[in-house]
Amino acid sequence: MEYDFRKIEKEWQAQWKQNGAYRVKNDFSKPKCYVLDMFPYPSGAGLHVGHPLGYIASDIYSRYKRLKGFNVLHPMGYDAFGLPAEQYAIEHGVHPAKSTVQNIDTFRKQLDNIGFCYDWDREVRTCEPGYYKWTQWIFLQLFNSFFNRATRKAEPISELTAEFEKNGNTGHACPGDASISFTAEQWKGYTEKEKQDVLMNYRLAFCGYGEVNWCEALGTVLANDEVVNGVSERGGHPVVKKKLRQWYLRITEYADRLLEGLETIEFSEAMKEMQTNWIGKSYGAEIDFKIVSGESSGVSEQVTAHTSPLTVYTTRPDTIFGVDFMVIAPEHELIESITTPGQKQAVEEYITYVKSRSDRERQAEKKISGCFTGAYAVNPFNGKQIPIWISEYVLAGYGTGAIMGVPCGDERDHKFAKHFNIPITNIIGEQYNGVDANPTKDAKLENSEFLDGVVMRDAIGIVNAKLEEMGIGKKKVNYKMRDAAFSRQRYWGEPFPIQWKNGVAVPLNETELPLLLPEVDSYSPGPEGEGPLANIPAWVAKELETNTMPGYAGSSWYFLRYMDPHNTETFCDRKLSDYWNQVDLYIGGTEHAVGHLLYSRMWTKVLFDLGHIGFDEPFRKLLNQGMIQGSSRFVYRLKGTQKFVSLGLINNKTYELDQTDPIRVDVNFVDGVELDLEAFKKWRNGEYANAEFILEDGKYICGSEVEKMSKSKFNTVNPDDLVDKFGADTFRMYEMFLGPVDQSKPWDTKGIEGVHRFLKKLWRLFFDEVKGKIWTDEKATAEELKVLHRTIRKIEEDTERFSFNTAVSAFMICVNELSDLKCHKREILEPLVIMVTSYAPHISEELWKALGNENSVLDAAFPTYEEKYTIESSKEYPVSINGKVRTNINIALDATAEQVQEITLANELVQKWMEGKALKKFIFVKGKMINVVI
RNA sequence: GCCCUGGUGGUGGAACUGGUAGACACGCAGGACUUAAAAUCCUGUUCGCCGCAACGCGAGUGCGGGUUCAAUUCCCGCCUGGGGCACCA
Repeated sequence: MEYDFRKIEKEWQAQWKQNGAYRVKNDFSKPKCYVLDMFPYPSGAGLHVGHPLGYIASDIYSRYKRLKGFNVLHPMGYDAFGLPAEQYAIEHGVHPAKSTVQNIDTFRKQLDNIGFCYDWDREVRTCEPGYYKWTQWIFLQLFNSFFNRATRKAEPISELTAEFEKNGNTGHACPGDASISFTAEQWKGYTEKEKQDVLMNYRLAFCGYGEVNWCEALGTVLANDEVVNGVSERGGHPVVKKKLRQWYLRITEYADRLLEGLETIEFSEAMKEMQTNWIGKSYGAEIDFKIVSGESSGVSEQVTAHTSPLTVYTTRPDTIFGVDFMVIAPEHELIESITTPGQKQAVEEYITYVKSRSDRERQAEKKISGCFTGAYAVNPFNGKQIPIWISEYVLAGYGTGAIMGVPCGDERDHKFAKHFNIPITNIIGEQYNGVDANPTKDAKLENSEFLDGVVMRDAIGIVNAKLEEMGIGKKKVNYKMRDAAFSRQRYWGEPFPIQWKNGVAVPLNETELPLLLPEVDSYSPGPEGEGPLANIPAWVAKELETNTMPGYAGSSWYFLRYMDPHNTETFCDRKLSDYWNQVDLYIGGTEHAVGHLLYSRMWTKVLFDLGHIGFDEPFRKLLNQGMIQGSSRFVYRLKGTQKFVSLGLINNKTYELDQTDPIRVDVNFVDGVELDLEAFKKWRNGEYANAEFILEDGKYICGSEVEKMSKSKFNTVNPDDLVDKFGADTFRMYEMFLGPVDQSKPWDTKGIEGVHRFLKKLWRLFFDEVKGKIWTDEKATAEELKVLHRTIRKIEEDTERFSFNTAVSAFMICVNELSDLKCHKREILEPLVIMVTSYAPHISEELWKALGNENSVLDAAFPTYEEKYTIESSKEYPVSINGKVRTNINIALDATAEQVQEITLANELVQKWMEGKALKKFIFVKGKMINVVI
């Protein structure tokens, strides 16, 4: 009997589907385990081998937990709103809903091929009204809430208005605009519009104005990565900043909770660090500097004082005497009023230049640029006049959009000063070498008047106190994180359940949800950068919001919907969210480190605060999967010919690389690096049918390069092909065998044979080609039990710590050893099959049934490790002389240190190496090693 | 530029808390079975040197230093691949 994986896999998949083997019941009597994959965006390209890496890992873990007796929720769905479908619609006129459904069908077929244990009855699609009704509902929760800084949680906005009626806003500083302040009397006197404008500054979902990348020629807003060097990626049209009305989520109010929450969840240290840095909490001070505008004209200087001060944010107020210049963002509102006539033109030119630059370009730019405004700030402590510059490296959105430049203590300031020949004041004496800035906090201050001799670290508090005393500054906690832009001028997203009445945003009634996304004739942008919904007269007539929600809206709460996917009364029944609770294991890529993961954490906290769920962190444990990269293959065409040169002939300089055009070829007809000439000639409808080849050793060898796996690079490998050739079980195990699940690596199909051979070898423990079934009910030997129990321990350990690659190799070792022992005993094989189940379910179910079991192996009990079978009495100790291993000595494990030393020193080889020299030190680590130091 | 992360044989990787570097596979080489092939099995395979041989010597985990009886593992400096940087998902 041969291992006929095609037949086995097809039969069992049908069987499992038929009897609902993966249907999950809300069985509260069992311990639960929630294992979740980050759901995919169903792109038109379908699944490539990179996608299933995490899915296989989570599938193995889910099945493992099921064998361990848990009720496992393991669902899958689709993040189905998104830009690509809309772009496709613009180009091909196909409605995004239609292309999305088609793509989902493709994804589903591909996923089914691999034999996942998803409960498809719980599938969610974020673009379906039954789902986005609740996305809209949660938006209304956000809209109707504010963050109470006293209780540190979200509360209904109605409680805030009640409070305003009584005490004005004295107890609730306004997060949106700190200058807003009113008494109860004033509040009561406000018009409805005025009240709503105030409340907008408190709401967790609020409307404001923000800058976007505006492309006039395309009439649309572009993402940062659609903008290259100031022009649109498509078409190369100019892109400028434009202010548009936008929705935002007030995530900054949750900054501290998001930071604190990190301590309660198991994310990698790297991930926590990234989120911490993103939130970017810093302690510093805001300092007001008086401004004077001066036109230096020879001897006399005409100076005019300016009314509003320049407020800077700094984390280092201790360096106040080292300030040699100020830098303000090119968007800073003071620029217009402080720029001197002489500098006006230069400033305007500089601002025009900056407008064409993205934030990222501005920060990444190595070349220093800037422009003097002509104005000076006055150091409040010593009256020194400090020139005010504009530079692109200061961003308007961070702090106050203005910094004080301290060149001796900050590298970027230092380069700026050197570049513009601004004299540098040294306030740290020898600690500054004149060449590089020194950001130390431990130096003693010099040239700092009342701070001279004070250690910088201690000076911070002194300066802060002084600033507050003088009324020109205050301590300030600052966050790098900004409120999250929550609207897009696009079609394919959730409509906002908002109507605009006389400039006031009025939420729809809950009973009016879902507000359905209407049909449109054209997916092109609306007037003035508005979304396509602005093109629909009926929509506009109802005064409905024309923006739609961004991609991350639906994904911010989907893990809750899986618990109760068909509920039409509520987004998720509280009883069910109490049972299923947090996601126990969440698997996905690091690319979501600061986007999706922060937003969903915030939404969870809001829903918790408002009492809709009982936990405030969504993901108890996060496992990041590495990215599978493509390995592209190149052929080298001699310029202007149809002749292709093999790589070796370029490497040995028979031909030069720059004589050729390197062309990517489809990796699927390259075996390793050897090109299949016939397949290449037939490729792309015979585009290369007339190709001639200059071979080496009768072969054409391709060049290779590791890059992102993508259709356009012809380096994608489709899992379907591999499943067809080797089977799902082989494919699953091979993906795991490739390496640690959290590490990125290029895909290489070559090694898959090894895993396939392993499964065949496993099969042959049960069946012989000629004799058929060969397993027996004989009693297992001690040796065989040792092999089994070592494997149980290893598989359990490795699966628990997500080390799936070493688990696969442990299976290989086990099967190799059992084959060597010619062990065909049920007592050994049956537990082995149960263990293999989570990794290779199809073959396991088949072998399980062959052993005569009636029930499914999916619900078998994971074997229990028993130490008594694996205990060793002695160990082959490696013996080092001065750290170099020279020999091995077998010593009983219960030998004492003295005995070990005696045995070791008596050893002939050890004596030879010691050459009669005296023993300096004897190191013995029980169960590990021996080191003799001489 | 900033933040995070990786770098070990020809290849993917193993070494879990500082304790035998290269498990397990791929590939390659040689052999067995076979008329032949496929399949399967066996042997070898980090590099260099000496050698009939090895249970022989030396080097070796991106590079350069350091700590230690002992470093792939800890520390400092550098080189380099990947991810993210707020409208791709």
